Amino acid sequence: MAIADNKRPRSTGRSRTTISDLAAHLGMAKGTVSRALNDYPDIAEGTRLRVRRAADALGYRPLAHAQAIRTGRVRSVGLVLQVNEHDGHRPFLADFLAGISEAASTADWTMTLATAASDQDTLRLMSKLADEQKADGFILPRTYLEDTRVSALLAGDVPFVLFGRTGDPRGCAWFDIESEAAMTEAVLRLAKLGHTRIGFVPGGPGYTYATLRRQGYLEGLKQAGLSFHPALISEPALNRVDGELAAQKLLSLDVPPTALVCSVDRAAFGAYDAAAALGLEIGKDLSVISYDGMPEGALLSPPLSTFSVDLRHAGARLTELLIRRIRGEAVEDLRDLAKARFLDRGSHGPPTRTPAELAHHVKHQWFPTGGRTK
Amino acid sequence: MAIADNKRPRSTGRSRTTISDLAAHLGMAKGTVSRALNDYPDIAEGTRLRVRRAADALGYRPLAHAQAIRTGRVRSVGLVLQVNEHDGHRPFLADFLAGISEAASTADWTMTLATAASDQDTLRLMSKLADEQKADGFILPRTYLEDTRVSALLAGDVPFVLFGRTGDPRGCAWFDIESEAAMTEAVLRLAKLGHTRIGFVPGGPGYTYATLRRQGYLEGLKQAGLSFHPALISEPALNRVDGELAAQKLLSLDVPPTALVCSVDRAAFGAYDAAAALGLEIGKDLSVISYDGMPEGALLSPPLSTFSVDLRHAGARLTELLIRRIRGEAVEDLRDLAKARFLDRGSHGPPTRTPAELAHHVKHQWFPTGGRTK
DNA sequence: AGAAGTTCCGAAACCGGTTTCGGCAAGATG
DNA sequence: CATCTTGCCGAAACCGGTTTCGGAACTTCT
Repeated sequence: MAIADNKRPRSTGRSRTTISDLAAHLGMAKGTVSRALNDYPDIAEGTRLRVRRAADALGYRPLAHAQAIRTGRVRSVGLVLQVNEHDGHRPFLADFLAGISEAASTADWTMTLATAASDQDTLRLMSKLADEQKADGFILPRTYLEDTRVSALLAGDVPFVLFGRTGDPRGCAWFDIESEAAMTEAVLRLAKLGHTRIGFVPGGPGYTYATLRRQGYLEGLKQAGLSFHPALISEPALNRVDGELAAQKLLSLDVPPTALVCSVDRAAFGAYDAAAALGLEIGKDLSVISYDGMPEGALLSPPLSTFSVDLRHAGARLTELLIRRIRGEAVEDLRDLAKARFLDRGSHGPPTRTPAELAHHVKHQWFPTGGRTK
Repeated sequence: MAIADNKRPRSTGRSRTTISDLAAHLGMAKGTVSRALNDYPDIAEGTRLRVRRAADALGYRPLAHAQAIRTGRVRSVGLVLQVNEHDGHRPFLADFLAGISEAASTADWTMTLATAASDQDTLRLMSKLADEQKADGFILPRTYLEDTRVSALLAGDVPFVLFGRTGDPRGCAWFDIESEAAMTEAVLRLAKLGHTRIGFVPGGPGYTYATLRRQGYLEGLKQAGLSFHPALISEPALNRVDGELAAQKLLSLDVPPTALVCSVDRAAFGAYDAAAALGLEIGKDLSVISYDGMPEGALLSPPLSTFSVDLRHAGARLTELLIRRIRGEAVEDLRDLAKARFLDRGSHGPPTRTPAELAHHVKHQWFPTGGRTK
C-alpha cells in the first residue's frame, strides 16, 4: 500500500536512448554514429572510439527490428520442430536447443522456435515466419531422402541448413553425424568378437539416415569379410514394440543371428524384450549394439552398448553454418560431418552359442510343443 | 548443369509486395490501407473489404519488424530456459514448447527462445532480449520464493508471467499447477488405505513449489486426522541418489513410515532403490506416491503412482496470459491454477506390515549382524 | 438554405535505424 | 602553387509500416 501508487503514464519506463540521442550527445550526425558503430571504413579511428565509449556510457542498444527494416535481417535463426513423431532425440532436445542458443548468442543472434503437428504444418509455419521475416533462415532437423521443406525453401530463396543429408544436395548446406560409420564400426566390433551372423534392424524408411545406416551395416560386413544374407535385415523398427517383433523374427530364422545391430535405441529396447521372452541373455546369448545414446539405455541390464550423439555440438555447428549461409557464403563450403561416440557397455560380447545352438534353443523355448504353425 | 546457372542478382527473389504496392494497386493512400487492415473505425466497411481482398490477392504480408518500429511490439513471447539444473520436466519440454507455440501462433505471435547456464546468465539474456526488443515479454518457468528475475523485470517494466507462484505476488501474473492439492490427495489416499505413518520427501528449498507441497502434505495429515511427526519429513531430494538416501533414513527410524509421499519422481526412483536394498516390496511393504508423471515411472516395477502435469496446456495458458499482460490487462486478472492428474498405478496399496514390523525387518536386513554402528 | 455534425479518406509526420551522396579540408602529386 | 586525391563526416533519402491531422463530401438539424 503506502506510496506504491505512483501512476506512471503506462509503460513509459524511461524511454530508451535512441541513436539520435546518442548523436545529439556527441554533436554528430546520426548517420555518422551508425557507421561508426558498424565499422564502416570511412570513419576515423578516434571517432569510432569516441562513439563506442559514449554508446556504452549511455547504455545504447539498437532495436533489432529497427535495424532490420533497412538491412532486411532480424538476426534470428528459425527452427520448426515436429513434435508428433517418434523421437529418440527427445530427451536431448534441451541440449540441442542449448547448442543453437549458445552459438546464436555468440554471434549476437537469437532463435525463433515453433512447433508443428504435421509436414504440412511445418511448411506453413516456415513460410509464415519467412514472409513476416521473423527469422532469416532455418535449421531443418530430421531430413528425408526427398524433403518437401528443401524444395519449398529453395523455391522461396530462403536460406537453410539441414541436420542430416538428403537425396539431392544441390543448393543445400548441411551438417550430419556419420551414423553410417557407426554402423560399420558396430559390425566390425561384433565380427572381431567372433560373430559371423549379424542381424540388422533398419530405421524408418524415407529418412536419409535409414539408408545410410543400412549402407554402413553392409560396409561393415564387407570389411569384416562376412557374407551378406538379406534375411538378416528385418523390417524397419522405430519403437519398442516393432523392435521386439523384428528381433523375434530374426531369432526365429533357421540360422539366426547371434548379434544385432539396431538403427535406433528404441528398437534395441524391444530386442531386450524379445530376448527376455525367449530366455536369452543379452550380451551373452545375443549381442546388441545400437545407436542414439538414450539415457534409458544405461538403466537396462545389461546396459545397452550404443553410439551417442553430441546434440549440443550439432545445434551449435548448425547455427554457425546457417548464419554464414545467410551472410552469403556458398553452400558447398557449408557442409560438415561429425562422428558418433561409442558407449562401450554391457550388451555385446563374444557369442556363447553357435547360430545352430541358438536356433535350437529358440525353437524349444518359443514352440514348447514343437509346433511350427502360424 | 545445363541451364542451371541463371545468376540472379543475389537473393533478390521476387521482391515482396509492400503496403505501398498495395495502396498503389488500389489507388488509395497507404495510410488508409494500413488503417483498413488494422480495423480502424474510421474506415468504411466497403473499403475495408476491398482492401482485404486485394491484400490476399497480392499475397501481402506485413513485415513484423516494420510494424514493430512504430507499435513497439514484435509480437513475440520470450522464454529463457535454464538447462543446467535438475529437471523432472525435461522429458516434457517438447510438450511445453508445443503449448507455447500453438497459443502464440493462434494469436499470430511467435516464440523467441534462449537457454542460459546460470541465474545470472538468465538475467543477462532476458535483459538483452528485452532491450533489443526481440521479445515483448517473458514466460518465467520454475519460480523461486524470492525470484531475482521478478524484481529485475518489474524494475525494467518488462511484462512477464510466472509458471509457478512466488513469495511476493505483487505485480505478477502467474499460472500454476496446484501441486499442494496433489500432495494432500496423496496423503488422503494413503490414509484411506490404512497408513498411519506417512513420510514426506520434500523438493529443493528455495523453489516455491517445495514449500507448497510440504504444506499440502501437512494439510493432508490434518484432513486425515493423523498427527504430524517432524521426523517423518526427510532432507530435500531432487534426484535418484538423494531420494535413496532420504528413503533409507526414513525407513531406519525406530517407527518408520509405511508410505512415502515424494515431491518429485526422481526422488521416488531412489526410494525404489532403497526398498530393493532393504528387501522391501514397493506397493506392499512400502507404498509410494509421487509427483511429476515422468514416463520412466511407468517402466518401474511396480509402475509408480504419481501425479502428471499437462505441460502443453500450461504452455498454452501461460502464453495467453502473457499476451494479455503485454496488451495492458491488470495482473490481478491474469492468475490461474490448474490441477494435476493422478496416475493410479501400482506403487501404493494397503500396508502389509505395521511400522513396528517394518522396523524389525529393516533392522534385520540392514544390519544383519545386529550392529548399529555406521 | 445555411449551420453544424458525421463519415471517410488523403497527406504527411513519424518510428529508429542504415545507406547513399556530396562536399570540405588535409595531404599528395606535378 | 594549382590540382588531384583521399579521408572523413554531415545531410538527406530511405526502409515499410503506423498514427495524427485536417478537410472534402455527405447528413442532419434548425
